Amino acid sequence: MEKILDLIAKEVKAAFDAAGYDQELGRVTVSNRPDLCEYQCNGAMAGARKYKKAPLMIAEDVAAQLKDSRVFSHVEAAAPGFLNLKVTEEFLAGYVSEMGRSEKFGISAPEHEKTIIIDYGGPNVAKPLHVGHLRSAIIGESVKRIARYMGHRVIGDIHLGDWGLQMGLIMTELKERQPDLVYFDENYKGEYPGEAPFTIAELEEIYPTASSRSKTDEAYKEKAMEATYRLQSGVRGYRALWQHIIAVSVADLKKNYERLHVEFDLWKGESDVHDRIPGMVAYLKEQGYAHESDGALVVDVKEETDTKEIPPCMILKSDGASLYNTTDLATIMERMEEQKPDEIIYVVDKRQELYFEQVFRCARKTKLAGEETKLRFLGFGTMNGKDGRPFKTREGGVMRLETLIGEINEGMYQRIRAGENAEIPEEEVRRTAEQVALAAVKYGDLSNQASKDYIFDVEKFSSSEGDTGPYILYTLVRIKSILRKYEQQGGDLITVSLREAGSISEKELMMELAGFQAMIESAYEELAPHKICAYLYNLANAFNRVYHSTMILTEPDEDKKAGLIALLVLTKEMLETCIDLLGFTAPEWM
RNA sequence: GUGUUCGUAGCUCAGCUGGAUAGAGCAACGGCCUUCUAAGCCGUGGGUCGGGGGUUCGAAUCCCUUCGAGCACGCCA
Repeated sequence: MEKILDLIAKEVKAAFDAAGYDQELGRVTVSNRPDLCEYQCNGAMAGARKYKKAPLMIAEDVAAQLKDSRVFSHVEAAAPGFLNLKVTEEFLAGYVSEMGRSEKFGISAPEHEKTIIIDYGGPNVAKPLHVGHLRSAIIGESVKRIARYMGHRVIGDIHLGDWGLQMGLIMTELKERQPDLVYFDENYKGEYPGEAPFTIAELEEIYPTASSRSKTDEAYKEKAMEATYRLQSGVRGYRALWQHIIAVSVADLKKNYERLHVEFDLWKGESDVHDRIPGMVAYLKEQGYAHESDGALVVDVKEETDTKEIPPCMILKSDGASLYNTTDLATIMERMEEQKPDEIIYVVDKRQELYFEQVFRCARKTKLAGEETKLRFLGFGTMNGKDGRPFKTREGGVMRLETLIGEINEGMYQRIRAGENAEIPEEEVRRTAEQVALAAVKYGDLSNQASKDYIFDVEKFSSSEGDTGPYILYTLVRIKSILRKYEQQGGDLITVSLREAGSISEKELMMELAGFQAMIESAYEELAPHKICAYLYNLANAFNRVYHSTMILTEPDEDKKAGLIALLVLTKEMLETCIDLLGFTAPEWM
């Protein structure tokens, strides 16, 4: 289905053409002066110079051509050369009801289905998830859903940090505590136990302990590096132990991400490309891409046009060890072989921008990634507390994600309990509280541009006043409630059909609905979930205005009532689709 | 130092490839529940778009400059 703006523009372009002007001037936008018109065209002013004619005259010429158009109910040339347009109720209702009948509101499948990989720059195993991981998960999940909705094949890869020094640290600390574990017995030849010798809680305590000790205890750090080396070179016991750590961590991560409605298709990690590194390094050397610099192996990625210094991309450290760059490049190589992606999107902290610029350039230059593969950096800003400083616990420590979500859920639960819902079963109240809390958190995050820092203000996000998740859900709940009652009265939601708008607020709601396609396309192209939030907010506002000015269930004219119900059905579907794209759902009541 | 992002109402933020009186929300103030969930709706006040130049018929938007803030700048990830 064509976008409504394109349909309108088609009319206007034809009018420009008929009046003897370049039809390209006939572009149309949603009006920024709703008091004057619904849509507008500014082409007359752009064409004034070319035709050496007053813009107002051009606008008038075009307006004259549009006089008999069936699309417009009002066409007016306004000084200095605006073309103000209003569409007919018939045209709008026709467009919106076709949207309602169409799959995905009329969005057609892309000409080419892309394969897109989303790399969440994953968390490190054995470390608890903290608030820093929240944005990557929330934004990545939304971008994934948006791209899928647009008809692409999207693969989300959590991409765990599972191979570095932190693994050696854990093993070293474990050995100190339980030296008799079979994993450390080099002569042991049998099967290793299936059960891990630690729990997730222990792991989460072991890592920080080991990490801080390594900073002061040199010998301890040596041991950890040795252990890391042993793991990477394939010592059986270390590998077995490592697998336990991964398994225990992943089980816990899955549980946490599940609560956030975040899913990954791949649970790959840095370790997965370990075996590819030697080959890749050899390739880079043989092709002459890599050279030695200060003992390290690097690839130059400077370009003539650079206005700044771009440091070379380091492949191997001077001690021969690999680093983050190495695994990232090897991962690109692996993905080119396994998925042949058209696009790889890295959803990571924006502070890593320069680093990824280096990696991208290196991948291109060395042909690890072909020209046809787009490498995109989706950097997100820091989540700050109300003081504008990075979000911390009251004690000043790093806030665990589990704790944060738990607190917000509890707050929302108390709020619902305080309402007049005494007869609702406990379990359902809990479930509703979780839904609303998740909406609060996700909407609060996603309604800001990803690249900007933002202030995480639970009270503000949880409020249902203003531009918040709960407000959107409340709107949806109201619609659902009306539709339920309509059905109870014997109405049928399937057979109702949309009618022409009977009031200004209805027309505005329809116009909002009609703008869906343009919005979703730009949200997809720009990787901008906040555009969906803005749209949702406008849509919810538009509906609430209808709600307050129109009695629906008591409408005596059955046809009119059915038309309104059809409008509500469509609005509900649209709201639900959009919140799904953001990664949350609505309850039946709240 | 170099680069980069940003500076819009008291606070938190929108403003698409330049267009008509710069928009929301919160906070403040005033209205609206015998009617579909008042977690709602309507209204009022509040801004030299950091400053200064320039391009343009027209600039919050593009260019230059200046002030201020954040961030990043080869052996961390």
